[in-house]
This record gives sequence, C-alpha cells and structure tokens, in this order.
Amino acid sequence: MSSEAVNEAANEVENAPGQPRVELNRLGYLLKHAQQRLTEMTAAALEPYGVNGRELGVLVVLDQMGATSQQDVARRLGIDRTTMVALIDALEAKSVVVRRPSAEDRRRNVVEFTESGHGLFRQALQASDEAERRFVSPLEDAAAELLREQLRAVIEERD
Amino acid sequence: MSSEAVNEAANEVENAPGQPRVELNRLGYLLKHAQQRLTEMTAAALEPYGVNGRELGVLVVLDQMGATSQQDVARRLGIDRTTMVALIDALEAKSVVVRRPSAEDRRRNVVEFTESGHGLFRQALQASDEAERRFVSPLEDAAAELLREQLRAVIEERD
DNA sequence: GGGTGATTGTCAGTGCTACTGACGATCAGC
DNA sequence: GCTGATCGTCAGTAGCACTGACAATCACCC
Repeated sequence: MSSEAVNEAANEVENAPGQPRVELNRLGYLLKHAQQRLTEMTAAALEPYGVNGRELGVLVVLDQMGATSQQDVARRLGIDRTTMVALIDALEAKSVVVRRPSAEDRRRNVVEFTESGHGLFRQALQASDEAERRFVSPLEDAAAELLREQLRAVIEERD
Repeated sequence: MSSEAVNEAANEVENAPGQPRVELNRLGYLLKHAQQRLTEMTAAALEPYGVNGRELGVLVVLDQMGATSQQDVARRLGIDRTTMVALIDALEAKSVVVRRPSAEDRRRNVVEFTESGHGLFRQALQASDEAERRFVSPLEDAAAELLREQLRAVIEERD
C-alpha cells in the first residue's frame, strides 16, 4: 500500500509513449540532478574563459570583499581552507589573481585580482548569469526568484 | 574583524548588516549547499538502518518498478550502469536485495527485495521522509511542495 | 621578556562518487 | 550463422573535499 502510494504520486505525470521517464519526487534526487544540470550548463558557458564554477565562486567573493585572506574566502563559501589552496593555485596559474603576503599579519596571504583578472571575471560572471537564466527559464521570473528564496531559507537554518 | 578592516579599506560598498550577501544568491552556491545539508540530515536519519541515501534511491525505484534489471534502475535514477554495480553489491552484502539471473534474458540480473529487505526499506523510507520534512521545515507546506515542482521543472527541461 | 595556545597556509594521504574503456556473454535481426 | 547492440563486470582515472600533520606567526597573559 505504501508502495502504491509512492507509485501513484510518481506517476502523476502521464507517461508519453517516447518518454518512459517517471519523475522521482524525492528531494535528494531533485537536488542532485538540479545541481548536476546547472553545473553542466555553467561549465559550458564558462569554458571560453578558462575558469570553472568553483573558481568563479571564489572570484565573486573576492569582488565583494575586496582583497582578503584565503581563509576568509573559504569561510564565506563554506569550504575548507585546505580546499582553497588548490583553488587559488589554479587562479594564480592563470594570472587571474595574485597572492601577496599580508603586511599586518604575516601568516596570511592577501589574494587579489590582477588587472586583466578582474576584466575576465566580469565577462565570466555575465556568462554564468546567462547560464543561470537559461537554467531557470522553465519558470516564471517570480517563481525563479522564489526558488532562490526557498533555497536560502532551507540553507540558512543553521543551529 | 580583520576581514572587515580589509573590506573597509579596499571596498566600501558594505551593505546594511543582515542583508543577504550576493554570493549567497548564486544558484550554484544555493544548490550545492542545499544538497549538502539534505545529504547530512538524510545520512543521520538513515544511519540506524545501515543504508545511505544513494542506496535508498535504488530501493525506492525497486519498490516502484518491482523486480528489474540493474540497467533499468540505473536509467531511472539517471546514473551509469557501472556505478550501479557497487550499489547493488552493497545492498546484496546487507541482504536487502538479491540478484538472480533473468530467465527471459540471460544477460540480465533481476534485482529484487529480500523479505527482510523490504521491511527495512519501509522503515528507512519513513526515516528519510522525516528528514526531508525537517529539511523543508523553514518553509510552509505549500512552499515546500512548490519547491519540488520547481526543481522538477528545471530538471525535466531535457533536449 | 617568555611561554602558551590559537590561527594561517601548505602538503600528503584518504574517502567518496562517478565516469571511460575494455571484456565476455548474450540477444535480436537479417 | 553473422553482425551489431545490450548487459554486467572490472580496472583505471578524475574531481572534490576532507583529516592530520607541520612550520610560521600572532595574541594574550604572567
């Protein structure tokens, strides 16, 4: 009976002849595939700029905060500081950012844009925004904004 | 604190406190962290049952479709058939499912629940559903349902 | 001053997930 | 009976993110 209920809910969308795909309604499935799809679209959009989505995330934070330490960027993005090392390595190898020792605290590296790096960032950000727009294009504008709000709500539930 | 000092010096577009920070509004960030958080909550809820979220996904499909081949399950979940091998291996090692050669097509393995396996599945599914409910608890019921619909919409945009 | 504990960046190692490419066995159509 | 496709399997690989350790540095306290 529980299996029938699940089956019924999943089959709410009538099966078209050429599309035997029955959508799963589980949040794990939905979130995983949504993220996967956005990652693919973003990767394609960013490919001409030589950066990937994770690196762009770093650049967005850098643009917001201004020059700052690796640790601060990592905290803001909710990733580990050891993960940040390779990320900055890659961006520095592409001359998008530079590390420089902090004068006030010599344990820190200050990470900041190069001149050309900031130009590239602006272009890449536009491309990524366009990919996001295409990603949510099945939704009305209001629904797309609501999706963001809902995701923020479930994430920000921090205790 | 030092990050604020740097921020103040290098970038004075600091917003009012409490305003959503821009990078928190990027879909890549939102989806990644939403998925991460749900994965954690689901893992904790499923821990007593000895299965994880990916394995439960397999079981849900098995419950929906009845006994089927590994390939069919993989297709339904949108994962590779080579990935399915280890997944079924693990479930079989726990005696939740069994493989048996198909009579009609001897290339195939038919995967089906064991008796105790189906009981465990029902319990684990309840625990996972409860975790999902807690995950979306910051949202109204209607908003939570809308979230599912919106995610389905952006996923189903297949070309 | 000097000692103590915390912080920062780095690196090696590990775990998890999912893929590609290959293989033998088997099937379907001609 | 051939040929091409499908299924399950395995080895190898790649991306991502973590833990644990380390040296350098800082902040605090006596």
